Amino acid sequence: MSGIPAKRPSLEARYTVEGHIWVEGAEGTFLGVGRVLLLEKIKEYGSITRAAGSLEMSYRKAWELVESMNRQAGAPLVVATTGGKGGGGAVLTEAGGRAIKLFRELDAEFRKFREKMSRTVNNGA
Amino acid sequence: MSGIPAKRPSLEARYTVEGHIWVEGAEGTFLGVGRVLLLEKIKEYGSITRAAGSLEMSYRKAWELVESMNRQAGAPLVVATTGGKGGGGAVLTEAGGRAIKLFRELDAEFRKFREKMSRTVNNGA
DNA sequence: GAGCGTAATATACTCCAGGGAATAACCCTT
DNA sequence: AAGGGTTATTCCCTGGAGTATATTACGCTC
Repeated sequence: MSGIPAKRPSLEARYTVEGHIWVEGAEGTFLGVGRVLLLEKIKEYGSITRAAGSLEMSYRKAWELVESMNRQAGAPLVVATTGGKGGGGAVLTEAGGRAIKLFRELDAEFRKFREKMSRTVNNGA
Repeated sequence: MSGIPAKRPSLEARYTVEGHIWVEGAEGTFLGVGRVLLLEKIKEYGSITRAAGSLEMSYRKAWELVESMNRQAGAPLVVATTGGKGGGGAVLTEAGGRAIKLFRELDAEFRKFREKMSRTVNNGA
């Protein structure tokens, strides 16, 4: 009869706890799901243009995100070269690789946290 | 030298882990910070209009949020009456009070989680 | 040095979520 | 029965975030 059950068998999970986390640096968001996905695609393609395309993101947006990350990290996560062989490109630095790993681990912990909280909600606090 | 330090003294916290959580029900978001704040204001003022005003939110938006919460909860969290003394009003039900308490507890846990993760990030995973 | 594909940057445009405004319904008070 | 303040609902419209478009710069290849 009650909207938020005090105690229930939890045969079915009525509610789930969802959420987002991100890492903030000096100028706001530093790492988030979108940014890390972009880093992964840059690593895969070696090009900001193609990475953006694969994520259905405008080049402009992708470039802004890369700039923001590079500014806030102690060392660049992505190094882009203009002109030259193939017209240029972008490579993920070692720091970039560590940034991906860090965020993925963080996100995995967050997932566990949410699952735990979801159980709490459905079983009644 | 590295953007994401592997190990650092953490004399200053360079990064903080931020985030949002919410409770999802059948039709998407059920409880979030904004919604719970609205519930608290409705309890305080006994009026959707004044609650919305105090949050600088349009009545339309507030009403939609209340509708959404009432639909998704087993029992209404807010009961509104039209016409009558004072033109009407809205009261928070007992289930509504429990919803506030539930989310506040959830959010407190989340805060602890973020603080822990922030320490992890700044000290190096 | 012409051509290529990319990075970098500025400008113009589109689209739609959100809010404002307007209206109706409601029912107690006087 | 008129008034008042609230809930409930529809319609219209704007702001601005994001995208598309356009332009320039770059440097290796051939």
